[in-house]
Amino acid sequence: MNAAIVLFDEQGYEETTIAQIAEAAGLTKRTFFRYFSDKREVLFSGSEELEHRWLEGMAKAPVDAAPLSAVMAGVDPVAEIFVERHAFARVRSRIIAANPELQERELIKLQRLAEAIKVALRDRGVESNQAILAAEAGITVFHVTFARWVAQDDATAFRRLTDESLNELRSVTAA
Amino acid sequence: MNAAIVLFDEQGYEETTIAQIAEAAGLTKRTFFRYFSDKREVLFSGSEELEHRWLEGMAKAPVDAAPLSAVMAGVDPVAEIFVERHAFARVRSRIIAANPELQERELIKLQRLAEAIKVALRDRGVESNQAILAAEAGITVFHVTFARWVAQDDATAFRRLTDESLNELRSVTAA
DNA sequence: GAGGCCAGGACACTCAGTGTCATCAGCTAC
DNA sequence: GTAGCTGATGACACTGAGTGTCCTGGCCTC
Repeated sequence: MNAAIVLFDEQGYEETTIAQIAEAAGLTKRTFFRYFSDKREVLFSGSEELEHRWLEGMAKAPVDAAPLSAVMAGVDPVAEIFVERHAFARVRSRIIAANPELQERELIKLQRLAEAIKVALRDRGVESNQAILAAEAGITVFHVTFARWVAQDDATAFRRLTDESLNELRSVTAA
Repeated sequence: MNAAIVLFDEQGYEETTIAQIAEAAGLTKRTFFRYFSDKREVLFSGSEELEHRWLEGMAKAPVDAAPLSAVMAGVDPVAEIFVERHAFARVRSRIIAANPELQERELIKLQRLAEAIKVALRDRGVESNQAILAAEAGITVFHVTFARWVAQDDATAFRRLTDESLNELRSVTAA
């Protein structure tokens, strides 16, 4: 994974072959594919942890919390680990921003997260239609926040930026 | 495009090769790639029309419309053409639902639409942060609505389902 | 009818991704 | 300590997506 990111950053994602990554890591191409299902996946191995932490955070929300509040409780444990990964996130974001196929992968990871959140909401007793929309709204806030967080310099700002984005979403959707 | 959809439906997306599609259409593989940039794109050629209609609908919204209202005005011309495409949309959705790489493409098309909507909002004088969130909220409603529309039988229900989803989003985000 | 233009064919090539078998290190058992 | 098992990696061949390049033939214009 480290070998891949260095190469992507230096010479570009498209221009880097799996054979190069494997060689840099002292492995064969075949072994690369035993760890990552495809070339894009090497940049998204953190997504299981993200989902795990999000659901963990949601579990701590009070049982009577409103659906969207329960969803947003997932951000806390996530924002925590993001603090020390700001520099890394910026490099990674730059690589992704330059490649549509990586953006696709990022979007589907967010979508899968939204689906997991929806299930967690249903398990809390939230009705299905409501659950989808609360989950999607939370992911929208997260997505927008993430973009703002990598675009600025304060590594610790994630939590604050989340609240700002959430408030903006609330004011924009207020009838 | 017709040849491709028939083959995808009959034997599966993964199992269908470009050579087969090209042969069924009386062309060569090389010519396929002169019309479609990749294999997934053959299912998404309608996205320019979607974007075009959406922006057209937004242009008709009153200048003093709230951002999200302006966004949702884009649905009208879209819902119109959807009526006669319900059967097609169902086949297409079934194919997409079975293939993660097609879901990725669908998500990035929605994202591009959201970006175009954001630009249109900015052009209407909406502030940038507000514009992103209104655009993303509108796309969330559209995405959820589309899924509901293909899951039921009334081809003309799109407009109504949109309003229901929008109301649900509003109630879920109300503080 | 000579010249120019352009859509499509022919063909070779790269690279992502997969199936399959061989190898080798480490562990367990007796 | 050796026989046998297991799991990780290498070797290698193969398929299919996608691209570069050159060629051909139809059509349009003067």
